[in-house]
Amino acid sequence: MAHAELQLDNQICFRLYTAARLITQAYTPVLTVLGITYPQYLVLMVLWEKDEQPVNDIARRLVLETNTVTPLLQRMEKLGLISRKKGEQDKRQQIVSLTKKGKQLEEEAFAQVPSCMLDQLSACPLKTKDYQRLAQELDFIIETLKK
Amino acid sequence: MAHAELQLDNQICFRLYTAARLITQAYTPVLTVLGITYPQYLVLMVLWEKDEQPVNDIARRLVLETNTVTPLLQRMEKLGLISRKKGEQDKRQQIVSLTKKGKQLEEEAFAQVPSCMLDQLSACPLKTKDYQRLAQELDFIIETLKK
DNA sequence: AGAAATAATATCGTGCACGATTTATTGTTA
DNA sequence: TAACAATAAATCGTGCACGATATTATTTCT
Repeated sequence: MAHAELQLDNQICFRLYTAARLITQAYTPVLTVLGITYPQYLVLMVLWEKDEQPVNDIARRLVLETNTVTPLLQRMEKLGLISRKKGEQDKRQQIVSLTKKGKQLEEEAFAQVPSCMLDQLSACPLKTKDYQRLAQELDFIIETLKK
Repeated sequence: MAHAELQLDNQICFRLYTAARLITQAYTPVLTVLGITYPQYLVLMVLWEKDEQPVNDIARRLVLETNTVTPLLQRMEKLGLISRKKGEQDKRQQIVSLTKKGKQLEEEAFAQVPSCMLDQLSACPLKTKDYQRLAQELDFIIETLKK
């Protein structure tokens, strides 16, 4: 390996890829208790923020394509977390709503998820300020690549 | 949504998840020309650094499980990028080697990939120092979660 | 040495991601 | 208003990730 540019250790990208996978793995135990996956948790957070949204809005919020979100929603519908109904003004749309079960999950998630993640990251030397700057820098990268 | 802790905007994790996906997408065009995917590119980088490694070493280097790496290697073998042979001292191991084609890809990658990524991130306001600190902070998170 | 524990891969099933295409509906324009 | 373009979802195919289990070879223990 003669090319330093091609070395794994020099790449921010590999670190992002790895950190994202490990953080998702860290969520898994507590989310499994709640019966959901991490992408499903993301959809729920979007709907907890604002119920009754079309597929497109959810996808845009999560920076995902509808061909990822549609099957995700279909699985969540089977789990009884959400329901879908055709849009009234625009019949092309599918309006996604939380079911009672989906709404109840917010309380359980609030009680369990944040503390679980804080626990797992407690050994990490980063401080609140560091996380804030990290968030801002990731936003720069995200905005740049969203085009 | 009454719980600020459950808001998407407050979560470093969602940003990591999104940034990782977008960066992988940014690699896709140039890697497609080379005929490979991003995870396949990662395996090649590991082998360009040191040829002839068992599956386990590659997996450990990429912080992946062998049940992810084995099928990845099988696809790469079909593409003619690598070959596998049973280990001589330890017959449980599969030693992975670059083929001629796999070795040649290093020059092509060096000529095209880094410049392509620099281009795409050129609009990002982060400086070299910022990327260095970002890399270090991601390493902290990775090391913490690797347990 | 022989049995049990351990280790290195492989296999299987599920759930994302995502490019490409399809279908249904809306809007736009000649 | 009939044709055409644009939009919202869904469908399809491929390639990861990963938990769980199986297979084979090695190491360890008695």
